[in-house]
Amino acid sequence: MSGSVRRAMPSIEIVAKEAGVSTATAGRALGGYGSVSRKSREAVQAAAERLGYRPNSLARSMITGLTHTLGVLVPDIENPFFSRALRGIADAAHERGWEVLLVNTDEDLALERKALGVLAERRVDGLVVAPTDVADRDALQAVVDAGIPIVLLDRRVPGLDADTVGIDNRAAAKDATERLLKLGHRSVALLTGGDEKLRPKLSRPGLRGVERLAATTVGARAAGYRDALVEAGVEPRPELVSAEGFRREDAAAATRRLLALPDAPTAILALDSLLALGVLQALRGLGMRCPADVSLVAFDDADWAEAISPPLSVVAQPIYELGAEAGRLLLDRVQGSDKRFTHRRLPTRFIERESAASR
Amino acid sequence: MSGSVRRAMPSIEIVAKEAGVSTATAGRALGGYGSVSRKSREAVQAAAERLGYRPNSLARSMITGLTHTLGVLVPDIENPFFSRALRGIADAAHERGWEVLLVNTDEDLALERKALGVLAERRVDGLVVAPTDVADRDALQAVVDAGIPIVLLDRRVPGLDADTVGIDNRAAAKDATERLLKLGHRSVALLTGGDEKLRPKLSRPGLRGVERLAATTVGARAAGYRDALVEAGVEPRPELVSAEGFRREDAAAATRRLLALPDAPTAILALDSLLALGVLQALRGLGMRCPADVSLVAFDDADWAEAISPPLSVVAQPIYELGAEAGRLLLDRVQGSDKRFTHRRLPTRFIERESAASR
DNA sequence: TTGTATGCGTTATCAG
DNA sequence: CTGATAACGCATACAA
Repeated sequence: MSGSVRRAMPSIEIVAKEAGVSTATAGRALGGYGSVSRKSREAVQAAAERLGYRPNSLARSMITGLTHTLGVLVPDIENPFFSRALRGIADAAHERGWEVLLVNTDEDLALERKALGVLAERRVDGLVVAPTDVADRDALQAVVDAGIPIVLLDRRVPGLDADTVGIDNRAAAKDATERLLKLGHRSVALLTGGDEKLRPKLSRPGLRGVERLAATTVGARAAGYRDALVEAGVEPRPELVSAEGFRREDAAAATRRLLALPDAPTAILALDSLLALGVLQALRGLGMRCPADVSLVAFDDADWAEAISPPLSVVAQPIYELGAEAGRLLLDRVQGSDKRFTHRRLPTRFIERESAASR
Repeated sequence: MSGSVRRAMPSIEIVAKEAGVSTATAGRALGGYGSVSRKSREAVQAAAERLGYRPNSLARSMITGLTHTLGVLVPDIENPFFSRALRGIADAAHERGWEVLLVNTDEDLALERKALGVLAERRVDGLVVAPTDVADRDALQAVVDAGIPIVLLDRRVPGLDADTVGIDNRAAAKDATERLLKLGHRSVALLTGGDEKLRPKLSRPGLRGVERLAATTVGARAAGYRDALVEAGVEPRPELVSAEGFRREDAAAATRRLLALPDAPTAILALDSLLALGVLQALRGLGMRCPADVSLVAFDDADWAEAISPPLSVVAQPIYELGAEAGRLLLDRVQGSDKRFTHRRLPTRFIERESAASR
């Protein structure tokens, strides 16, 4: 016999009664506010213990106006980038006594809008969002106007009253491209993973106008890619820029198409690690070797990057820190900071391994 | 000028006043319960729209006794197994109008206990837990006794009143081991990833007694591994069973140790994909080739498994389905099901690729 | 130090 | 169909 089974949770009123004091005193004894005599406190604590009392945080939130909950909106929790960033956010939150309400938006604008509404109804104290599309500005701004601060992760939304955390995508892509150029490659392909909407914008002669896309991650990286080429006196060729989807199979197909081109690329820059996997898979299928036949550099230092043959050279983002910083920034706002909105760019690190070689 | 900026969220009382009706009527008009005249409804809806009204779900939960929130406790959200399972849980939840409150327990028992308390205080309607340790039975049972149903994911806790979802670890490990044996391997190592606590239990002559560990994932798989060996007439050698940590470096170190053994293993069964990465990395460092020198089979079909050279043969778990099923089972309980507790075992699939070859 | 009373924003009950 | 009013469980101002 290990204690009786309680079905319903006792309220503070029950505890108070059991301890022979008023609810106010019980509240003070348990909540640690106000002042209580030692005798009362002990009686209350004993009663609470006996009854298995747990304060109802809903009731508390109604009074205090704080739910101690952060909403997190990400496009795809399975993506290692976001699961690692989420970890950073969650750690930062827990450290200061907050919990995380997670919603997967699946890159779906309608779902994202609905989620924003739901999280607002739940009165989350703040929101970390990796928005699906810049087009969601109004829905996001509405949440901010309702008094819920937002921190944008990885992606920016021009004109939104929010802090943002990310990397300097343009500079990072430029740096990676320059390294490939320095290795003697003249025909460098860019695997963006973007979708159809992006394709026309990436196909202008000489990639003119990409800088106007710089608000998006893909756009900024494409701009950096072009910057490097132009500075090196290499004419950017739109047919070497692929935007055929972000799945591994998409990347494999894109790779096959690229390598079948006249004057085919001798190096590929992939904008994330899943795309790099597609490239590797296509190369295997084609019987080509990396880096002997094609050099490869990818964004994000996946856990497998160092273990495969050849080990992959990558542009490593401080993903965990990105998330943690977003969480901290948000909690600062929640706790009343009214500093100007900041746009934190964390440094990236190029990790040279063996997948990119000179030709 | 795009509408005025509201700082505080209006309550239903404000909306009612604006629409010229009572709060009760406003509530009915917005909540869709009871009956309201068309005229009132339209007036209320217009007012709500104008004021940007959002119902306060906290207040609603206080009344209805439902938070429409599922708590999810996982040891490590960065682990692809859990991030994919989480996706399944979240999808199942959203489908039925629930949200997910996520907590990372970091394989820390104290943290897990604390999280259980916090989630109980938040009055989550139910909990999906991948418990860190079987030892947490009492804390889990206390939550169940408080009226919050629990579904266990991936791991079991004997004696706990909860549904469980997972695979048949013993059978899956036995099958994988048998395949290695059929390829002619006689010296097969098992990389468990377990920690020090496990080591003594795995080092008895002939692996006797492992079946008593079968409640844990590692224990069950070790038992399956032994089953296969014994049935094939191969004496299990404890020194071929490693439990030196679940990080990649741990696996790499373990691999080096194993391969330095007299009568070294010619095949390795790794209990998750991160461990497999460690094996691969160690082999590269040793200048050994897979599968020519050492065959490798791992649990979990990581996204890179098919893309690397050689493509990895794996025991694939239906991870997403595991999560989704856990979510559905839990929601059934939340919505009043009082069927007997079920222990759902989903089928695994062996995917033969090229990392395991005959010798 | 303690107790009483009020309010947070809903839903639910019950007259009218 | 509508409105007043009582919960829900807690925190807090105020009085004792």
